[in-house]
Amino acid sequence: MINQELITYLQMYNIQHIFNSHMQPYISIQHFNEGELICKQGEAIQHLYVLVKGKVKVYTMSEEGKTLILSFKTPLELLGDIEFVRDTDTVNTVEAVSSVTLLCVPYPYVRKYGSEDPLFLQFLLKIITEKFYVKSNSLRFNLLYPVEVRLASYLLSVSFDESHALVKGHHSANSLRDTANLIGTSYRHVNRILQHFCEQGLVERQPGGIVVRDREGLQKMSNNNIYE
Amino acid sequence: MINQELITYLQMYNIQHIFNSHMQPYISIQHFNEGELICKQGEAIQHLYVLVKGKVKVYTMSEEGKTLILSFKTPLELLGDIEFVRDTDTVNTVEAVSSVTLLCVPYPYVRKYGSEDPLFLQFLLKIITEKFYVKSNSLRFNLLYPVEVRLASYLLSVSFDESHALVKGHHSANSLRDTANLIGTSYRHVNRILQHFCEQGLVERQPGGIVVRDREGLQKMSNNNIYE
DNA sequence: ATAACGAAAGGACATATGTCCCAAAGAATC
DNA sequence: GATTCTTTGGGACATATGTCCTTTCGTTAT
Repeated sequence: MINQELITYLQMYNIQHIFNSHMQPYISIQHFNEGELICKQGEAIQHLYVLVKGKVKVYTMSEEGKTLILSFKTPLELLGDIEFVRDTDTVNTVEAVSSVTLLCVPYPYVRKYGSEDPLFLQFLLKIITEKFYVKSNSLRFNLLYPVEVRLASYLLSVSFDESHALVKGHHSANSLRDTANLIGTSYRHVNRILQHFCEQGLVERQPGGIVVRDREGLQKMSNNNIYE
Repeated sequence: MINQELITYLQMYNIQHIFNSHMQPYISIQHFNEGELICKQGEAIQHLYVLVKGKVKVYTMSEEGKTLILSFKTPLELLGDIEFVRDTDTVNTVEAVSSVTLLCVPYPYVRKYGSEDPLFLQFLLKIITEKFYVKSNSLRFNLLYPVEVRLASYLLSVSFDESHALVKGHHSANSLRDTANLIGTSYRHVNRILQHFCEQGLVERQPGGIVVRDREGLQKMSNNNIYE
């Protein structure tokens, strides 16, 4: 008998037929708290994850140790799909930004029951193709716009709802130093831009973090948010 | 009866079983000359192309009119795969860099005979996933390295064989002005960097274009070539 | 050949960003 | 509470890159 919660999620996103009846008995549900790592670059990965609730942050690390934010993801999204197809270790690190719920399917069962299933393959194709498209835009965005715009964009992404308009300092990945790495610039420069933002009344420094004061203004500065 | 040339190509890349026997009668062969456009951003596209010979350049154009090089591609590669899956107009412009041969399958037949074929879908998945991976690296590369490195990389890519070590000026897309757009910088800056390259004896200016003098040196400067 | 023109290279300066370091503000230790 | 240590913001300067304009040079028209 399959878990009722699972059925609810499958129906919610209308993916009962994608994860076919053979696969469903092997799907488990996992929860992660804000700040927890769901998978870590370079480590082996054994499961295909389906993000059904919450928000995650995807980032990568270069040889020199610089980190670079790649995207924020919300449902419906797959994690570990690229690794599944390429049969490699985890390419990027994925961290929960809020409380997160994932459906979790071990690769062997994905392979066994999915590899020959056109519906499932088409689903993978759709998702990965969309990822490719988003990354194309991201590439363009990053090469075309200055840090100012990217930072505004980032601030909006992490202050994901009204009650979280504070970029907290105690998060491993939310300290300003990490923020800098994440948007591909230096800590110094982030400070500089934040100073400008403060002068313009867009944000405000507070002990423990940054408070977004003028959401509209930030939005305007980052016309289209790349990280979403 | 299927064209012998087609059979040769299918066997060369061992893709007879991917483009199954139902699809094969509808595959045609197309040739493009250096400089010709294979597809153009924003226009409708009707065919899935398989690059089996030659080299193409993929680039995109932003709203402001800036062009940005995305990649160079050599066989075996697909064109129009993303558009096929997303069912959209052409996303990027593709231009032949050398004499190019493509296999060409109309979308309706791809859809009819491919959408239910796990082998074909797996092939698409592999290719698109690889594209995604390459683009991920490209993003990282572009954000991490200065124009100098990208230009070196570009020069190596366009001087694709010994006899073409000259970046010709008469190519629509090879003038220095276009080169600048393609690597995401200004014409002025390309000139500046080229000046440095000249001083270092890496390249030499000649009426009509740039000659690569020290291929090794350029290679060293662009550790790993993103455009290949 | 000369004048007019347009493309290509480069000078001068502005802006964006990186690096290094220091000072102020907390936090920890004694 | 004084001292030390660590974190954080910011100053000063270097480098990368963009913008604008001038100079140079080859081409075309006369």
